[in-house]
Amino acid sequence: MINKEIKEILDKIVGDLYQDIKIPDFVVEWPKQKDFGDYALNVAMVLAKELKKSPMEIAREIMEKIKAEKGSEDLFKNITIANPGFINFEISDKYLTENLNRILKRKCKSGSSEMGKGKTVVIDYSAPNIAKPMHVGHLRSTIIGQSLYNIYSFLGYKVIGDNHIGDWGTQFGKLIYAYKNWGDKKKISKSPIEEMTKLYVRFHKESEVNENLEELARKETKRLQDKNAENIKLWKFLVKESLKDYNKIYKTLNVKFDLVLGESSYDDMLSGIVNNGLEKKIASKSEGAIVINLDKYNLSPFLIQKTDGAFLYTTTDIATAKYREEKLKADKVLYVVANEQALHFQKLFASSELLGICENVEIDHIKFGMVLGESGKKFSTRKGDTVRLNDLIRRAIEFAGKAVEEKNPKLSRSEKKKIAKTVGIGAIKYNDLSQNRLTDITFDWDKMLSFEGNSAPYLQYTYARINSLIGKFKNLYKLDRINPFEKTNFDLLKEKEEISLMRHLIKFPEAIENSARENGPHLVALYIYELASLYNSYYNSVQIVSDEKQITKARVTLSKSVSITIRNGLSLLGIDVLDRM
RNA sequence: GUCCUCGUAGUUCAACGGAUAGAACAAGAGCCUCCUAAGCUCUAGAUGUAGGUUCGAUUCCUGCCGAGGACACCA
Repeated sequence: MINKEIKEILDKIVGDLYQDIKIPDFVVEWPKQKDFGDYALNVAMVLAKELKKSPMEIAREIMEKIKAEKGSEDLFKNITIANPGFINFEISDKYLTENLNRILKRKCKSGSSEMGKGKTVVIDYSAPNIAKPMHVGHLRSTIIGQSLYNIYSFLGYKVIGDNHIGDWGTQFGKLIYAYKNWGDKKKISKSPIEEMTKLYVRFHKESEVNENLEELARKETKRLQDKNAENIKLWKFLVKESLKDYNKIYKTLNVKFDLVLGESSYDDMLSGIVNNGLEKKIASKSEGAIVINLDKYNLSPFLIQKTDGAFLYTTTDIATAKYREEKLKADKVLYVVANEQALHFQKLFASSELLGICENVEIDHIKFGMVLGESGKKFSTRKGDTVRLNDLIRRAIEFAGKAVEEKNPKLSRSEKKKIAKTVGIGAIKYNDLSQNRLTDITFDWDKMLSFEGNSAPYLQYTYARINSLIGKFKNLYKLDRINPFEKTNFDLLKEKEEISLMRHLIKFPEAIENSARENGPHLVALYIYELASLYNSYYNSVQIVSDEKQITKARVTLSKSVSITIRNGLSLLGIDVLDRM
């Protein structure tokens, strides 16, 4: 990547130039204003104090030195200095056109790297609770997780996607109790989650008048954890049926997992975890329960075993961390879980550290804000005021269907259907992935279903436009059988919009890497949006397909490399492109 | 009460401690006899508040104000 090449050169030059002092960290950054160049360097200002010289003077020294460096002309077209001490670089035309060739050659792989080769990252995402419908809140974890999965894979990591489903715990006691009393097997098989939700809601309603219910449910939970045959059988049934429903959603959203290791998978490890903690004197008894004291971290204790002997999700999470370290050989574990659980993860990570689990593993809570109801308050499953994921998806596809009907009524029915699905789902995903703010999102139908401006359909539309241009070009010059992009003379690209596009294209690999570093898919989204935006301006101001063959060819080929980049970027977000829309 | 996250145009969001704080939507003015108008061009509009650190703060630290969330036997 070019920013790294620049940094390397600079490290050397600055090191040679100022041998007497310790060089502080400095960065090669993207200037805010494009007029300043492609890359900017702040080193002169950082050094100014130490060297007791003016930043501009230092910048000048460094600039001269870079210009004198051999090979620098291949890389830079222009190097300038600007107040208060920036050194700005403009990348050479040679590099820009070489990059176009690289994109065309690498196609689907353009932008990928081997950065993470040999490293394993486990990503924990989605993790719905069995028997509860997935609502808009689950969407964030699911698609952010999937996108990080794609991004890390693209960077050469071995990625293991794990759906840590909530298939163990007290909600099963309630559900089992409800099922035994009011359940109907057939109904459940027919629409699993819906029926289970009804049971769950009924349980809560009745427990308001009947105080014993909670206690009875606790007993069912305990019986399940003690491996009572009837309860185990029931539990397996409920889990299996729930997964049927979830898998439909995953399929629609094109979300995949390598493992679906729910909480129950770690059951055998739990007593070992607690005993080990007690032996190491890290865990201790407190008010009849067993806790890990976290005073050292200024945190309240981590409760890992209840007074009645039952384990909790805290215990399971410790076991899971251990499993991921020992069995999955993770170098990095990412928990894509809502911000609400921040405290839990703080305590989990602290406890793991005390227990010597994941000592050499980078563990990170990838938190995100909640999706709030239109009232601005938290959605409540119990009150049933959430927006179900299913409904959201259905409405988005319907809405997109109407848009296609309006804009392109002549297409075949099946193509319209496909477009509606791709656009609708793309819009939902992009709406979420294009923002990484930890702020809570207030759910808004209009925004979710916006197909204009900074949205997935905008990007898909740009892709479709380019595709259409390529068709037109091939048609006009009868290029059916040959590769229309070979041996293109890029020197013909002289328009300022063309140069801007080329300058932007070199930064794609960096955008992906930044995105992984920040665990923020929105950086990829932002990048491709800017690219598409530049392209649409270009499209509007320059005639791309014309009767001058060589220029047309150069322009179409440039367009092609833009479309490859948009496609690859969208694919990292888990969004598909369309040839026509 | 303690802790976590967040306060940026009317709204939804951007901005590794850098240069003139960017977009989109909404508002207003234009652009289809011309490659897909799901598009393009132009106009107007913002860093909650008071300090501190720094050559430089939307960004880091502290206080205050405001929003949301989590706090021991649920997950």
